[in-house]
Amino acid sequence: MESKLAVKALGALAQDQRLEAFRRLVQAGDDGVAAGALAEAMGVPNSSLSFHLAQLLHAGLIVQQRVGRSLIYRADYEAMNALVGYLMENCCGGAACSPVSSSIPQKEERSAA
Amino acid sequence: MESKLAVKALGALAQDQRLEAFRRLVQAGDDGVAAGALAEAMGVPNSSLSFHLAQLLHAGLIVQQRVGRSLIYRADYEAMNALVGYLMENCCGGAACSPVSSSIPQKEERSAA
DNA sequence: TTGATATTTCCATAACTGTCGAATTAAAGG
DNA sequence: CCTTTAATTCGACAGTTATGGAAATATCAA
Repeated sequence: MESKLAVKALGALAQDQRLEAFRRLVQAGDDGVAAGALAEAMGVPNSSLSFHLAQLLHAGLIVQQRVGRSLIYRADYEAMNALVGYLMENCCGGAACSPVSSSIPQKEERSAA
Repeated sequence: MESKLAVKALGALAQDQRLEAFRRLVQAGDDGVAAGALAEAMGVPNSSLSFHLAQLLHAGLIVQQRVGRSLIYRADYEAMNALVGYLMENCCGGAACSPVSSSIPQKEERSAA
């Protein structure tokens, strides 16, 4: 990932509602969520959410698929990987940050990716 | 890290000059870089860079230390770890992203963190 | 104290971003 | 073709962010 794209992706995530929307899409997994359902779940007007989803889409962090009348949105894990990878490579001192301490379960088996 | 802070950190990095400034600070390591030197290296007016550094500072991604007449800025690796950790926990499907594919050396031994 | 150096703060202005109702487009089904 | 449903685009406005010169602040050294 090159820095122009990283800036775009960071900017796309740098907003309350967009970060929340993205998180919900991540949690929803491969099923994705329809725009309207997401708007309702978040308590945001359709037009507002549509605006935000367009930015995430344009930044390549989510993908869109029409299913009948609905537009299903899904998180693009590859893109997120690329962003995290970029940050680790360029913004964490080259080799890697010290091992992430957080609550990520460091299991052997990884639950269905 | 909680989402309000994550949004602030993401926003701080979501701009060309700030991302570049932060990258340079990361590369400079513990020595840090003086504001003026950074401005000159980047070819940006002092007042403009000062504005951007203030945002990175406010987001907690860098720290400031006065040394004589100069203000030395340094990247705060802890904060960056926290941000990357947040993204991995919340925005990569819970367990973790699939192994980062990029050019990070996936060696057994990790080079001096 | 005076002068020089390093940086920030102030200010005005330009540019971009966020909000959300209303109008529009797209698809499905009588 | 007409209606209903799902979503986006448009448009206007408010709010925020970026830019950079000029003025102010802080430090050092004589």
